[in-house]
Amino acid sequence: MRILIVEDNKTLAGALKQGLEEERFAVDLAYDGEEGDYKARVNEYDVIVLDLMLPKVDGWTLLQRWRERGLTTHVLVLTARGSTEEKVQGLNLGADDYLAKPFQFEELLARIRALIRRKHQVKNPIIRIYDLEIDTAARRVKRGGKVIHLTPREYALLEFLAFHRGRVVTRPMIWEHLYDEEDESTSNVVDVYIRYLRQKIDKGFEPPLILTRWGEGYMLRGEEEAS
Amino acid sequence: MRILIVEDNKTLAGALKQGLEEERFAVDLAYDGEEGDYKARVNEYDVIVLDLMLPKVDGWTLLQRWRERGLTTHVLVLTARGSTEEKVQGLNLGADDYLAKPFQFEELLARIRALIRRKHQVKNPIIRIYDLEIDTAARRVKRGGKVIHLTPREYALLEFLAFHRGRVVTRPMIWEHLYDEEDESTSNVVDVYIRYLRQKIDKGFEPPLILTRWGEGYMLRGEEEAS
DNA sequence: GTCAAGCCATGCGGATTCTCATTGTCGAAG
DNA sequence: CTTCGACAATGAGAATCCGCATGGCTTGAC
Repeated sequence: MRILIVEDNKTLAGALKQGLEEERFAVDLAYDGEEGDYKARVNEYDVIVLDLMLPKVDGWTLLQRWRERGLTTHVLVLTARGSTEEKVQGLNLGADDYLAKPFQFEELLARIRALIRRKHQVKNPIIRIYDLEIDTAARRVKRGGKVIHLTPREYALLEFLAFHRGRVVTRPMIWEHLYDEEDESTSNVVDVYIRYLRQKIDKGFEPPLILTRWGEGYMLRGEEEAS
Repeated sequence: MRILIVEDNKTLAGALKQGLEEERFAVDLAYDGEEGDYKARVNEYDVIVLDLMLPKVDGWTLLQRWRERGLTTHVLVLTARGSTEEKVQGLNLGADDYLAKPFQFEELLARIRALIRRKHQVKNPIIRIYDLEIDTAARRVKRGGKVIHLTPREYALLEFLAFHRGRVVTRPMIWEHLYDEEDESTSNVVDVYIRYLRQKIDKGFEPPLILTRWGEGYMLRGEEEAS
């Protein structure tokens, strides 16, 4: 999942980036409105965290621009003051959620995850596919009732596939959502992680859930697929 | 827009109902968990406002039940205390938004509107032509109910024809769509792929769907075509 | 150090794509 | 109706691409 943080306080921004990266989000930073606008236009994010008080172009303007342009990415607004007026205005301008500073990192994390679930229209935090069970809240995975340990990267990949179950996801799509802009590679990491996932999730089970679409990408088995 | 408020404090519930009705919402009330569960099951709401502290069945349980049952209605959670933990838990259980008491009515209104604004229309990604079925999301093709495996090129060609069904597409059109480069090609790849497609899609079926327009190009059968 | 996670480079084999020569078909002119 | 040139369909093999597996290197946590 890829996140953009638009925040001029570099200390805070850096801390958030680090915290989120430990949770295996791919995080890009923008330190002012212009930069934020640019990055939001160029890349596709799952969530944008937006501070309202910004140099050059403020958050309200940014948000308004984005919505006018038809950007539908979920935006979580941060603001220093906690006045109801600001909240109301933010929500009416098209913010999807609101968080007052100071806040606990845990809460930001929970809200970001809630927005991501909302984006993918996953209402129930538990996704079931055949006998596979993904608890997106606890980040725990079971198959056939047995808990399977996944590394953060593996989990991130599986979750991404799960959010798109029944649809083909291309390697570039996966790449874009698992890695931030600094990474640029021609490697086959994605293939490698698919392999890791298969070993843990599909090996010894029927039917296989991770399907290869030759020349296109991968797909998590939907309702009724012929392999 | 129809809203359900599950809240045991009758004074507060009544005030909210009145306020929301002035804003032209249709509002139902439930004073305990059982009633709330019943109403949520029987009626279809656009938004449910859910207090966590409830008689009989508490809000968490309710929310969890709903999500397990596959209810996708947006839920806004109210809670008396503002502890981060409660917020986090609520959001992780599948709440779409959260509001701590006490709150300003204006803010509740803004959040309800924000939730309602999020109406994603899921457009049907499946194209049907006679007994041919193209699932553009899964990139899967069936004819007569049976899955047909197509290579990426074959699929791309079929999809292109399908998007122009009933209209003639020329070879140059196909060429430009399938290949980036401006090769002044003298090859007949397009013809070859038409052949591959016919073998997989038309062979053994009636009527043939891929038609040749002599001297012009090809066409996917529309509603009523003479071959 | 030790261990696990993350990442990269390489090679193989099968799937796919493309080329090309040949055969088949259309349709207008005579 | 026949003929002829242009266009379309076919078949097979060569060239290319792609997924997968594997082993090893790097990094960071403890």
